Amino acid sequence: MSNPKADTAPTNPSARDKLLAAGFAVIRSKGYSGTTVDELCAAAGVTKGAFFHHFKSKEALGVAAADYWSEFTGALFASAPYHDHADPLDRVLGYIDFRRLLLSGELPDYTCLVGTMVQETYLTAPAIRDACHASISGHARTLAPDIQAAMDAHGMRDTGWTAESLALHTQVVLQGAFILAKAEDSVSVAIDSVDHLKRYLTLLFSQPEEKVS
Amino acid sequence: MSNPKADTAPTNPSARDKLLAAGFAVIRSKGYSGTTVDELCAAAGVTKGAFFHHFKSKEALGVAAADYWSEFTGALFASAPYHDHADPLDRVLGYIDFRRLLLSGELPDYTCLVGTMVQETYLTAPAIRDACHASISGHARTLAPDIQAAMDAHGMRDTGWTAESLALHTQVVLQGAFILAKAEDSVSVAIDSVDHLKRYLTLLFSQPEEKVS
DNA sequence: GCCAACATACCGACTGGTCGGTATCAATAG
DNA sequence: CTATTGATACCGACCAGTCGGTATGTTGGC
Repeated sequence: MSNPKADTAPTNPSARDKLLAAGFAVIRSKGYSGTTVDELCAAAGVTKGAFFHHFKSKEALGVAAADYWSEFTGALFASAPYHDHADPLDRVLGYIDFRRLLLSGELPDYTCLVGTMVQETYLTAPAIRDACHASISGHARTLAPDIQAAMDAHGMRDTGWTAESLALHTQVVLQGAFILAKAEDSVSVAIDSVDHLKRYLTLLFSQPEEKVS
Repeated sequence: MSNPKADTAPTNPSARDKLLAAGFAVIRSKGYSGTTVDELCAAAGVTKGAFFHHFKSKEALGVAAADYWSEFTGALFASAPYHDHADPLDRVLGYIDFRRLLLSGELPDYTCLVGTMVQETYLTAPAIRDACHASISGHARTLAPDIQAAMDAHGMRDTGWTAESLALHTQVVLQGAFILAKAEDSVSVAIDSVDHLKRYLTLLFSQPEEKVS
């Protein structure tokens, strides 16, 4: 109900969107279970009545937030500059550089909403887990073609791994980097790991013949 | 208080230990915030009075569980067979193999308690975050000497990365692998990522430059 | 007796969720 | 032009149940 089509938000710029934006901030700070509906309402500056007018339950907001996260990040990465490189490997490495660039500000600003949510809800709220899964795997799927093209360009066959698995591995490193960053309360460990990831990709694609910077 | 020395459990095999064991299982399934004290008591088969006799608060149990996790995993990895290799690189790769071997059973069986907890508590419960940080960084610290020895054996200097950062990177990959596994409800993505990690280490230490062995 | 180790009953604050109501706008009829 | 209808957006008091935590036992070893 409520919103027949979950578009980017043409009709009303108000309560529903404010709640989703508040969801991004609050859930990334305190987790899904640690976030209360009242808190969400307070952060969004709306009342509880407005909340349950737009979302039939707290879990429904979790799903909607994950979906909105997919849209949001989808637009962000679609418009990122790394797609402009002619060489597919440069596009892949450019993606890593872009992810590294995004690691700034406070922890709740650069950590991943769906990675945070799925940790707590994978068993208790399958609907949220599915939405988080769709977000992560959908994002990874945008990387796979460039990786595959790079593999083809380097004549790589029978590698023992697939473009899809490497795309997922980049997400694994990023998600893990967020966890270590939270534990250390510092972004530096995340940056180091992204550097290790880039080094891995560089080594992978440096055939015996060719050289790599 | 309560337990002056948190030994492996010689004095009382009862309520406190049962609660910690229940904490492992329940928190890994539902997260820290999603776990209630009543649930913990039910899972441990003790009453609420017993809970608050041994832990002054739910947060105190979180800290104790993280500390106990450090002990538990410390003993597990200390007695693992990968230390027996003569070559330091073999010990490091053996560690990766061992981690891969541990990826079996259901998700709550092989995922990391402290990685799960720190996601939700890094801002709201600093004491838990610190305990989780100590657990992760302490574990990484057990790997660093072998990595450093392997670097020395291969005559690696000015690599642009340190043994410590690579040790932390292994933890990043594992933590991230758990998140993706939860999202996909499958262990295979975690296994693939651990394989990528091993491939990275293998490539790193097979530089064509110098060989000292 | 005494104290640690539990058990039972209970509390107040808070939780997700409900419900009757209001404000606003568009369409339609008279 | 007004009146009516109906749909949507939002308000905020309220509810029943749950939460972490406490107060008061009871038991058993030393």
